[in-house]
Amino acid sequence: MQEHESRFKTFLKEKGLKLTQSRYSVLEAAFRLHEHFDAETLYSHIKQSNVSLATVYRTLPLLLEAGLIQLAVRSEGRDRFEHILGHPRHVHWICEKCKSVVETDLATLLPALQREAGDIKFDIASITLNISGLCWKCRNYENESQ
Amino acid sequence: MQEHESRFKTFLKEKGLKLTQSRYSVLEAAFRLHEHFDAETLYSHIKQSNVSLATVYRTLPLLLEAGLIQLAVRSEGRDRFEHILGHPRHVHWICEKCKSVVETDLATLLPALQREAGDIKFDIASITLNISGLCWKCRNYENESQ
DNA sequence: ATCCTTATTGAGAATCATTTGCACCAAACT
DNA sequence: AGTTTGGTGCAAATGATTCTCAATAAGGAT
Repeated sequence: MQEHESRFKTFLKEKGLKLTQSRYSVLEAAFRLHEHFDAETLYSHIKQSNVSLATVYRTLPLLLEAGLIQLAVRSEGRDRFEHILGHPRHVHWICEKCKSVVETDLATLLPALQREAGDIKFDIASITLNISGLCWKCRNYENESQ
Repeated sequence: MQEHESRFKTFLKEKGLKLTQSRYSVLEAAFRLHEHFDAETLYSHIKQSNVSLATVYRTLPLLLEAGLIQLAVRSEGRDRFEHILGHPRHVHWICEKCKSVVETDLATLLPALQREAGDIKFDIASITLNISGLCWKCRNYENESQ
């Protein structure tokens, strides 16, 4: 059994919740997708197995609480998630113009954050470091067009 | 004239937009409030001056684009903003249990981020570093109750 | 294996933050 | 002052997310 599966199973048992087919489908899809996904996208990948969109919405918070996924960005009115097992945590560089998202590693910043977490006695579940601005393409384009 | 006012004025002129009374009210309220605010809250602070909620919603993206405010967190289905002039950028420590938000300084992390921005030629407009987890109170409470 | 209790589900309706259309104003430039 | 062009309020529309509820399926106990 893969790590995400056993983790989810344990998490559900601890909470007295059941591991249903639908929840399993959502979990698998979340880990099959290797880009950011929103509820609708995830749904489109599993609707052939009769999972309803409502259930997708109901399962996402569970995966979140289990520390299996995290909110990557919110854009165009939708929440976009990403799974976070085996993935080094990363920084999202979000271009305000073309909406592109580039990722870089967060590793170099982690020690400082963990030190700070210790100071204020905070238990870190997930880290979201999003930086908005202009990517190099859009930046060049802006200069040209003046 | 305060910096946020002159900045907004310049921004609008560059875009061929007008500085109206309504926009001015929204701007002022955003800088008068010293906690996170959502559209509705900001609106409640200026509705005596006949600004409509729709205009608040229309002005917020302008302030965002002008680099005067940034999205602080999204919680309970609403976007919450904060102004970012004269304010050192900061980290938000969001407790998943009690929803409290504690802020700490981002200064120590900035150099590393700016170096990285240079590498990928990214023009930083705003930085959002949100960390979810459990604050010390809720963490203690969880341990006790087991 | 079958029963039984309780959580879960699909479907569609309901919510509610945010956006939009439109007819009437008001900046800002001449 | 006049004109152009954007801006505004209001109300209706949109669309992501949540909820209701009757029907179903886990999973522990027998």
